[in-house]
Amino acid sequence: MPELPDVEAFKRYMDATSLHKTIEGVEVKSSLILGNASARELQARLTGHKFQSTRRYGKYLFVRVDDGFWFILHFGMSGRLKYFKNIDKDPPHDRLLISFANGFHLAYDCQRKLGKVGITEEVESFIREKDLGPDVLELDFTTLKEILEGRRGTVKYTLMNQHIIAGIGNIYSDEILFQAGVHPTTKINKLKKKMLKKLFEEMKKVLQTAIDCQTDPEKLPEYYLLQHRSKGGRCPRCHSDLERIKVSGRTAYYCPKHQKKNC
DNA sequence: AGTACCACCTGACGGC
DNA sequence: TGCCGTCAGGTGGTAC
Repeated sequence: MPELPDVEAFKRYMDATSLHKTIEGVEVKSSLILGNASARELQARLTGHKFQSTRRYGKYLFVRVDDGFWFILHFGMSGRLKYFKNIDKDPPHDRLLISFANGFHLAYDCQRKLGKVGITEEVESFIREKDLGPDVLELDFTTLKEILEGRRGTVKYTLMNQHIIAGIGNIYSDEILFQAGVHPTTKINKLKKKMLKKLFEEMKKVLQTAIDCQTDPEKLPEYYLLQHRSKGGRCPRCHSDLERIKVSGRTAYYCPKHQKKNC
């Protein structure tokens, strides 16, 4: 599930549950989710310390540890967090279990094990190493035009490429393109200036709306594509059958009536 | 340099 | 019921 709005929700969840509590135990249940730190290293550096604050950048969540470094969480396709007391409530795909001195636990649950946890001394250096583009919510239009200079891939590929812009994935790229009225395979360098501006505005608007709705599809506006984004789905505006195609290896849904190539 | 494709994992679902 | 292919909200490596 995790794209920017989901990770933002995880950030708020951590803020509300897991800060300022002494970490008593760290149990790595699957080594596949280890990024740049070993299980031993995570245990050694976290145990006895407290989480202080959090920061989100793109789809990454950084948690400040009182010892002066950052614990990194990335959620892959299926990652999520759960804070609970009774160990019987441990979620089914718990891959990393952090236990606090207050008797509560925080589980990093990741069914497909495509997510990664790690450590970094500085958030900025991690972002540089990963070569992440600017976070969508911090992006301004001038910068967007600069970073798109020389690009000629499809607009959907461009939105989803974390090296270009950080935070947008498959689902929200479809939503942004639907709201902007752009066909997913439109080449980014063929977009008219006015439409690029519209696309820029929708990036922010769609993600902010999803954050405000706590990513609950039920709470999203009724004219959003997201709730209809499945086989047999219809356009929420004109009830046309949605089209389903592959764009750079991912499934794209769009309304053939509202989303045109030459705009 | 920029883009496309496959592999990495697990589990759910539909068809035979 | 069992088996098989397909698909899933991500990313890294590699091939063009």
